[in-house]
Amino acid sequence: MPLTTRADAEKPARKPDPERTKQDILAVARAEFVEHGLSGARVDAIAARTRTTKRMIYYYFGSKEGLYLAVLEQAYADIRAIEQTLDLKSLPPAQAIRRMVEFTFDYQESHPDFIRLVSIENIHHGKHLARSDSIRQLNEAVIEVVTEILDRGKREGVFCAEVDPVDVHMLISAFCFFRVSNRYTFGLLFGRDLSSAALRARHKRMIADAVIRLLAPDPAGPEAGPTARAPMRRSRSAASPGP
Amino acid sequence: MPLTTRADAEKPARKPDPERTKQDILAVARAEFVEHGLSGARVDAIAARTRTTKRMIYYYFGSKEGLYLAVLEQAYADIRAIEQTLDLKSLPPAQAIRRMVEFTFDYQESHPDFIRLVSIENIHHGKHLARSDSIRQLNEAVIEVVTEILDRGKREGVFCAEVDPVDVHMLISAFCFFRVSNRYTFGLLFGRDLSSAALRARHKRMIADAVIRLLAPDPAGPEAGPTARAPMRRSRSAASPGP
DNA sequence: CTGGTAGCTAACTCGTTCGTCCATTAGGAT
DNA sequence: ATCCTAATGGACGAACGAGTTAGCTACCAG
Repeated sequence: MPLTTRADAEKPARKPDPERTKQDILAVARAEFVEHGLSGARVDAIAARTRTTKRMIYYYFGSKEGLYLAVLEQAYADIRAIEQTLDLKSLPPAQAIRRMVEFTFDYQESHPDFIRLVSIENIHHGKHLARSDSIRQLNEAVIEVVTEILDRGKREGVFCAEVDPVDVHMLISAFCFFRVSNRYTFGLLFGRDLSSAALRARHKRMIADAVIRLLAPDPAGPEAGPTARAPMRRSRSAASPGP
Repeated sequence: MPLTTRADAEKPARKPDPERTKQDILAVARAEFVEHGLSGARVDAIAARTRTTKRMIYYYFGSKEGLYLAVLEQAYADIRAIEQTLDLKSLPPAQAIRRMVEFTFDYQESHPDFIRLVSIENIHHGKHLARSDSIRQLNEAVIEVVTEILDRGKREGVFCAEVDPVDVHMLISAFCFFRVSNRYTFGLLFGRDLSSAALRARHKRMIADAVIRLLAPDPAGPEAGPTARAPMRRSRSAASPGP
């Protein structure tokens, strides 16, 4: 029967290959979850695009949620693997920060699947992530890097001492993440194509500038000039209006 | 017939009241969609929590997606209504920006439902928003406000001239949005309670500071000191290195 | 060569879920 | 009054979708 062309491979894919099967399922499942969300994804649809059957999904992953969790964990594992490749300790603080921002920006930009999975997980209140023990150390790595750069900057007097590393990471992540996660609604509402190369470059510069300027030590008031901003300088200076 | 207590109200709720019915359905539906997403929401569950029946949902909204769209449109309409109440033209530019950031921050913070609906809509590629004609003018209002403040700041020499209003709005929105949309995963991964009052206040200050500092005119290089960042200053300001 | 087990397939079940059918009530116009 | 239409209710159906049951295939140990 020439239809099935059984002889085209020595071992006509009939050989049991659990790892390959699992990875195959995971890849297809990720695409499906990313496309339709957790509730919107259909196990049958996943199975159909796999070279195996639905039964195998339950054989290896137990349930739809188990499969989803596996996809999520793999996505987080991937990010950790790549994030380690950056050497920032040899750069002067401001440049290191800029480099880090640019790396984050580029990574998020080129991994929309990851962004969408995180969005989906937040829709579900992060309850799967909460139950996963395999995730929860990679973040420490990022924060350590930021902390090191910030400390160095403070020692050298080029950064101010008041900013928290996690907050800085959040400022960076928020912008990069938002650009991808909200590209549809934001693009529609403001008539902009967020995937255009020009905008991408401009935004990357902007967020890097913003972070670096935020970290810079208050140079006797950067814009304190004629704007009467004196009493609200930065941080809680203007606050405590109390008794 | 005391069972139905017809007389307890002049118009004993038996009167056809389409507007009330619609609003009732919308309120319940919003809660359900926000909680479970578009695909995860169940029409029967919505109907059950309404004082009417599933039939009415289809009578007024045609389909599950029609109902979802109505919810989305109402959410956007609400935001527009509130956003107009802010008078920023009377404040000096830097203060106006700060006020705007703080307003955005507080609004997003206190309207997590809206944030979630937007997230959900982005999961679905913004296709419902794209088909809606009732949404798409409110954004202009926000941008006009930003533009006005920026222009004023430039004229007074307290803002630099290189930043795009939409980009500024995006920087602000991104941070405020992210804080709410990603509170679960971010909170988990970094062990922080993003709903704590202390963090909220600090973050609000930070994003306002970041925006104001970004807008400030380059004060002969804020952090240009020993960091050898000269050639990448900001944007193309130091630029025009070409012929 | 034989038996055991991990990897695998196809067909099936049963609860769920979107959407609809038909009948009914209420209010306003004639 | 009476007829017409908007508003409503409850039950029904057809399809779908997660998970399962029963059994088959291929490698490997003895």
